[in-house]
Amino acid sequence: MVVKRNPEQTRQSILAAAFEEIHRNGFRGTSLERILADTGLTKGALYHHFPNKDALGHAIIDEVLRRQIWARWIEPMLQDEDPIRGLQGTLRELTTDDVRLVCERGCPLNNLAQEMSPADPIFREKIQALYRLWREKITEALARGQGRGYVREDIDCGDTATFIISSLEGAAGLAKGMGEPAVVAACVGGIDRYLESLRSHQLFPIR
Amino acid sequence: MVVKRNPEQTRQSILAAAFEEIHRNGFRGTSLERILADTGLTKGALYHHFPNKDALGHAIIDEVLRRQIWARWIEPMLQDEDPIRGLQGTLRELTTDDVRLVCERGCPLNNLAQEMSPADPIFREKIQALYRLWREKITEALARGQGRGYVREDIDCGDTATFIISSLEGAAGLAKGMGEPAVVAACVGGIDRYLESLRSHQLFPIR
DNA sequence: CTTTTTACATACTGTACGGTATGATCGTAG
DNA sequence: CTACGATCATACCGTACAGTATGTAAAAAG
Repeated sequence: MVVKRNPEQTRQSILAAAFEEIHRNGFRGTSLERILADTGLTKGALYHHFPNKDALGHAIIDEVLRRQIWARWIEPMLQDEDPIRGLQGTLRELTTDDVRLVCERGCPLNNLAQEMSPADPIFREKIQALYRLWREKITEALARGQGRGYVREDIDCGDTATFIISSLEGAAGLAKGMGEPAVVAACVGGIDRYLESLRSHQLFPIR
Repeated sequence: MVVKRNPEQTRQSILAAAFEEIHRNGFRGTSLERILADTGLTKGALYHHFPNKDALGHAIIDEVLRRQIWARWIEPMLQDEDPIRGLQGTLRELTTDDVRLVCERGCPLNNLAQEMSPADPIFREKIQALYRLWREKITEALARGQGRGYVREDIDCGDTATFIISSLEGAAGLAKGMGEPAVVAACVGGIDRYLESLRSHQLFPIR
């Protein structure tokens, strides 16, 4: 059987396997050999696509994590006319779909941030950039929500966005730390009520 | 100069140095040699007091972290007749005293939880026990606060305690992840308003 | 004082793992 | 078809670091 070569697919499979292993065991807790065993590749392939282990981690942030955050948290919020409802929608998924996943592995971005942010400046830079992107999008969405009459006018959108992300990461982190699925429920409930408190109380949104 | 031997003090100095290094570089990122260099001791001393590196980490949770959580978060809350005011008091310290420390190193318990909880069952067990203790004390304090008329009657004290801890850890984690002192301010503001929303609205507390 | 145990210091070992050197095969340009 | 760079595989290297073996001085026991 002659295996067709597909460099880009090879690269993606390495990224996917590395993401999985790192999500499970952390960056330092994951050996390159383990990643390669998952993909069926060898070191030659890995070091052809990535100069070293750190660069692989950097690529995971820039590509895998950025996509995930965007698809899961930003896109639905942008789709919905009411940003609060958009966020609550994604929030609800956490309590139904992947409670166990969160309890066992936590949030991959939070994991990497806590582990690698103080250790390597490039990691820190890329993680901060991703957090800033996330916060910026929530901030903008909240501001638009204010204009549309969905969100209270007396809140600072930037600070609110910061606190929302902080609460989400805190929930994922504590769920992972305590290992109890009930933690997810309690925290999601708290966040949901907080989001609800951001609503403008006009009965009918403008336009 | 004849150095008087003091085994317990030696043990404590190892624990203190290990806590510092681990708080800075994480558990796996900290080498035993580094800890010993800080203390001026050698491996003989370390392996006399602790069977291995893991056991040292376990002792840090049981002794150092437990004491810190108790002194910083539980004790002031118990001292105050109004648990909400007690929590807010400690919260205020974060924004004044050690903002930079939090931004650079995060919460030591959260750090250890995210890094070691999935890796080692004993770590996970001890971390969970500490979180449960913390949550239990907040839960009890809130319940007493309800009886005294300080805390709203319509909240679930356990879920509320869980969300409080989650928010605190989330704030520390995001501050570390983003590296911005402003994150602490924004999150503390959010938590403070959340705590305020837990207040009973009777004008005069019972008794 | 003698003996034993405690509390360390010093020197060494084993290994896991990130990284490299080299070679083979595929795809593609000319 | 030929040549050459791209895409991998295989075998090996260096080292950081947890852990061990052994020795020694200080307390404690007797």
